[in-house]
Amino acid sequence: MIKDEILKNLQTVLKKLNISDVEVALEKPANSDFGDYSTSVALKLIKQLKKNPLLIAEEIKKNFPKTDFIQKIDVIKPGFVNFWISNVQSINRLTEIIENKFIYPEYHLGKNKKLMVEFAHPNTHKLFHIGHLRNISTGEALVRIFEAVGNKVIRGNYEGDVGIHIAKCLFGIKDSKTDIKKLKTLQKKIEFIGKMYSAGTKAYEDDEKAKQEIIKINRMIYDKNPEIMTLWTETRQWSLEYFEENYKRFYSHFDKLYFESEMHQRGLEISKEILKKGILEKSQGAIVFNGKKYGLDTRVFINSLGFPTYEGKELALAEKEFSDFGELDKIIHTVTPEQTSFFKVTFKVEELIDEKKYKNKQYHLAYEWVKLKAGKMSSREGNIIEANWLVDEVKKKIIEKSKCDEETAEILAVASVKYSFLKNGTQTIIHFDIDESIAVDGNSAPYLIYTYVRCQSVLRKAINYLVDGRGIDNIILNKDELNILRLINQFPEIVQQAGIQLSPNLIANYLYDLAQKYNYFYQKNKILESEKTTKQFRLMLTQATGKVIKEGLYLLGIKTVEKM
RNA sequence: GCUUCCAUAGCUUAACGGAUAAAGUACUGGUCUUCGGAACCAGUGAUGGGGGUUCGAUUCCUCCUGGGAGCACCA
Repeated sequence: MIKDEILKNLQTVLKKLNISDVEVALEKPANSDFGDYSTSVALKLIKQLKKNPLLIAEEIKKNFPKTDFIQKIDVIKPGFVNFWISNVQSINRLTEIIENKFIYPEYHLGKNKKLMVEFAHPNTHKLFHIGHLRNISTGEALVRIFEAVGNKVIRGNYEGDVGIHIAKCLFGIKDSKTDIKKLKTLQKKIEFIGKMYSAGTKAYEDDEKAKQEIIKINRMIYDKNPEIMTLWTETRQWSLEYFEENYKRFYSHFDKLYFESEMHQRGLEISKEILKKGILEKSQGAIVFNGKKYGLDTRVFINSLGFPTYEGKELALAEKEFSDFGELDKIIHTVTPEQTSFFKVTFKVEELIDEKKYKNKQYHLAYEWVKLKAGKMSSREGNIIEANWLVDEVKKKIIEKSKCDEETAEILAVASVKYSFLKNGTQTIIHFDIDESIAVDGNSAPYLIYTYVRCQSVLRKAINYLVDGRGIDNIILNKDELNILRLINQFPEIVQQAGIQLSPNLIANYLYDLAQKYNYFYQKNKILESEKTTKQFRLMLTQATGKVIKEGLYLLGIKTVEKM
């Protein structure tokens, strides 16, 4: 990496000037007039050296070793030192990318180079809504990014298949006396359990007798009572098939599905074991973790009826996740922020159980909600936006707008929706409005894909033209070309940053920037009708832009099309 | 009450402590007899308030105001 080279040289220079104890960082200046990389180290040294920062910067410049990858070094205003990468170096990188060599700097979370991203976690008997879609988009992107920077990544998914919400649904079914054998298509089945869940929820609130019955059903599910198991197993299976369809539609899959129903027994055992060890304690008939001594909340692990809570079951889950795939560096839990307290507590308890095994090995990535502008999404009020429904709506919008074929529209629709989530930071609450939120103009997936398609179209017309970087080292680049070249060179570092910061949106923003710069360049400069060497170089830029867009979108879990 | 997250242009969002705070959208006006107009250009418009740290603060600390979320037997 060129960046590392510059840093290394900078350190050497500082050592030579007898300066230590200062943080050296390289930045990518937002304004391209300030070079490819920039350092403010001279400014940071003002106090230590009691000198004019411009003089310090000049010293650094003077002592910086002559290398072939630096074209020039500038010292600017308060005391920035700006580095300009040589064209030869940049064009080499361009050639690599054209040959499909994406070389990313490595980033690991531990010596095993192996981690699990746990995401999706829908609950059976419920709809897969746009919140799940944001989750799956984020999780899948993180998986691909971590793979790119040199990790083995396991996709984990913890699905809730027990609990009161399911009892409500099953009560609804029993109460409706529907013959479920008559439901033939998966679509019908899913719609049916959705309705039954609403009915059960309503009954739970309005009818005390129904409420007691639901509580009984809930217990029967935990006890694996055969009387309810047939219905539970059947309807659960519907949900699982429905989820699989969703995963497939959104280009994801899982190495391992964990189920809450499987964690019940072991969760109980572990909780009881650690009660003896004094990690948990009895309180008002329940078994709890007293978080006060650690500045955490107190939370229940076994309730007063003797059932493990979500917390209790989490202990069993952690045990399984950390043993199923050998030693992991980290498990990243992609879960909404309301669970922050829950994770702080369970992480602490796990650490107390086995410090070596669990301490600092888990991270709660608190990605935010998708909220409706009109109000909160809640199944009780029946204003849940189903992921499939939304994508279908966007698909219609796309077909109406462009008259493209079904297959293309599907890819563009999925791309639009996923991208509209991913371009935001994970911590941003998305205020969703069906008419405005899924953009197909501006900063949107179709814009990026359009740019990709445009690149491909130009390349198709450039027949009989070998794209090769050799022999054009001395070309003088205009500003438009330089902007693109520079961005393309930055791509691997951006991907690494996205991993370090757990922020797929860095890649999204980068791609948008690249597409904008390319379109601007395209508008102002002729490609196919320019002079030979220029033409060759511009075709290289075009090809590399296309490849980077495609690769970047791949890392975001988004497909491209060749024509649209 | 305690904990935690958030506050940037009319709206939706960007910005590793750095240089002129960046886009989309909306609005106004323009470009092209096209290598794909789902394009490009120009204009209008923003860091909630007060202190502090720093050569430098949207970013870090503190207080205030206003929102979201969590705080024992739900998941």
